[in-house]
Amino acid sequence: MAKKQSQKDLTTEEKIKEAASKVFQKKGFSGTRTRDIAEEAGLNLALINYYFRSKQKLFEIIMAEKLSSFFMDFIPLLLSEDSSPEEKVRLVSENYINLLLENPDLPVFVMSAVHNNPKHFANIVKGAELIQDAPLVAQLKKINPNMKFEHFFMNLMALCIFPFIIRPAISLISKPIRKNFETLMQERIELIPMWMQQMVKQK
Amino acid sequence: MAKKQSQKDLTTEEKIKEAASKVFQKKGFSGTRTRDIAEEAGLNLALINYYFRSKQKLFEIIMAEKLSSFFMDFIPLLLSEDSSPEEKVRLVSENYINLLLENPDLPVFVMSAVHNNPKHFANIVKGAELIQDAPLVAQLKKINPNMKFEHFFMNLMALCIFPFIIRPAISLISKPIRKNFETLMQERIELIPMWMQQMVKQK
DNA sequence: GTCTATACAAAGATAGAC
DNA sequence: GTCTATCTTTGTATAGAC
Repeated sequence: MAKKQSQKDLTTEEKIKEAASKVFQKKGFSGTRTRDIAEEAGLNLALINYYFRSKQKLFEIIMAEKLSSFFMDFIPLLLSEDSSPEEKVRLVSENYINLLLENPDLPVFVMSAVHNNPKHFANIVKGAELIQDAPLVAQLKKINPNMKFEHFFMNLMALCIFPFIIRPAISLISKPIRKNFETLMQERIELIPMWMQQMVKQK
Repeated sequence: MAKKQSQKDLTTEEKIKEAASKVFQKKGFSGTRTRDIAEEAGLNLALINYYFRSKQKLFEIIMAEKLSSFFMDFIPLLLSEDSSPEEKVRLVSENYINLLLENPDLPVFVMSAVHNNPKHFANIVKGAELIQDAPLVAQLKKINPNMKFEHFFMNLMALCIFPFIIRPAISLISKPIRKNFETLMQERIELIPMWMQQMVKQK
């Protein structure tokens, strides 16, 4: 009944996805050979084509899953009734930045995949519609009736995620600024809620 | 003497770069076949290999150029002595957003290229070092001695660029929010300077 | 020095045996 | 469901015409 199985006792299909996810994230789409995935999974090359129609399809399936959890995870946080806007923003920043610190390549990986195939965003639209009626929107409107919540959400995401996208640059520059990337992001966990609060109050 | 030539009177090398830039932006690196580029340029396939060593090299050269102008263009704006921080931020937002509205795929294109090959950022480091000593930093410190300028620059970039990265999602969602992407970005040209000003004042 | 035609090799996809 | 052998596409290299 349970699809979850212990370590080595995975379906062939799951083994492929596991291996593919690993190799894709390390080498990108074009850098990955289906032969690499087969080897990583300890399986025959042809099985990849048997279970998934093509390298592209396999990639898209993995993307859709990653993307889904990537955006969906924070929707419950925003939907909560009994926390203040400040608390919600703080929760989102903290959870996201910590999640991304553990998977720093995820944003670029996901974003470029989506760019090549926007339909991956299909699931996300539902999430966006949920947010429209979230208590948070009402709470924000109460603080500032002019608040434009589409900018609010976009800015919150931007401030959390964008640094990971330009991380290669930050690492290069981090010598002059004498701070490593992780430290910078830890600071932002504290700073983002404050910035967001200012934004809401304004105008 | 002038390397710039009119329309159809381009060097073979320039024709290839022109065509490649177009096709790469449309189809991404792996989606582009060297044969597509040759066809787009109206040239023989082998010329790509003759002028540039490989598809990869050609891609990197185009990337380096795009990236360079992408980040370098706004450094002079920040270096100016005789404008206020507010004016500088306003100029950067306006110029960038308008530039990107004309090349909306550029950010994802550049970002994923850089992600695959961080050395493309080499030129940018120089720019970052220039910024360290920019009058703007002094101006900001005067307003708020605690201002962390690395966050300031990162936030300014994030607020301008990030929306373009998630543009496919915004387009899907734009039905519920009844605004198209361009309108949203025009609003941001006005809003970003205000948000940034709040950030500087705070703490 | 430029360009055309063609050959070659790597890698994704598939047919068919088991 | 899995594997072997094969086909096809595509990046790369070369030989030779102009």
